[in-house]
Amino acid sequence: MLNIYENQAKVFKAFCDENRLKILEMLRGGEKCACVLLEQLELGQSGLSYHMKILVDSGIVQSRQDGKWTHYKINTEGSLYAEGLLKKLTTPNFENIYSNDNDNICSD
Amino acid sequence: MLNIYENQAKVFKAFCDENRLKILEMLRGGEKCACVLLEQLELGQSGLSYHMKILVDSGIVQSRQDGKWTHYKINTEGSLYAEGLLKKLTTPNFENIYSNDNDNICSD
DNA sequence: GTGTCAAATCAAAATTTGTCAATATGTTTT
DNA sequence: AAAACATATTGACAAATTTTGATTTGACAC
Repeated sequence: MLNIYENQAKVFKAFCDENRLKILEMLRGGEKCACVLLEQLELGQSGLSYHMKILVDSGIVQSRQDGKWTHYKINTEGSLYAEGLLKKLTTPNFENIYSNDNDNICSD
Repeated sequence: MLNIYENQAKVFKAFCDENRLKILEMLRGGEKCACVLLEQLELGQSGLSYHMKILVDSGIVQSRQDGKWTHYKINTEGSLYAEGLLKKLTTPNFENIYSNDNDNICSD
């Protein structure tokens, strides 16, 4: 069980690694099977599997099993969630406990 | 000089660490000086400085020097840029070189 | 069943990131 | 100029992440 900050961080981990950004770029062109991703990246099979797990766990990517192949695509729902979360995390909230409207102004 | 993927990753690093998420949460309540952030976090002075540098470099936070104090606040422009970038990175683009409309379908 | 192939898991090594203590820099005060 | 204070930088270490190779699991074909 992860705390709230760890759960939020997990979403953005998808975008914090060069290989994962390359994978997302490829998936923007449509669903791809692991074999196709593998041949475009300078990564071994287990390395790709490692990154795909992080992408799926972040909610940004969705996987579909088809016999012995796994196909991946961008998860629209998860992406919208990430977008909303990013907006929330950067939007002023003068109701929160750290609001300057309460009494947290640096006294100097 | 960073490549395009490293530059994109840099933006989202702001959201990938528990302490940085806590700092952003505090800054949502308005501009804070480092001394105020420091007393709320379980971090030493140099640790806070380390994270503030990452936040500023990501474009999500803006700093303002006032004598010997440094004040930090959320950078609206940088936040909107991050939001747009996230949207771009997760939006289908059938014009790109990996588009299935060209010829990258897994042949199996 | 056995053999083959795709992908996941595991364990070890390599790399990166985060923390801490000490020191340096820059500003204000005296 | 010297002292005091806030923050930045540095280097050493610890912890987390990423890479790699070997092994395992699961699906299909024979």
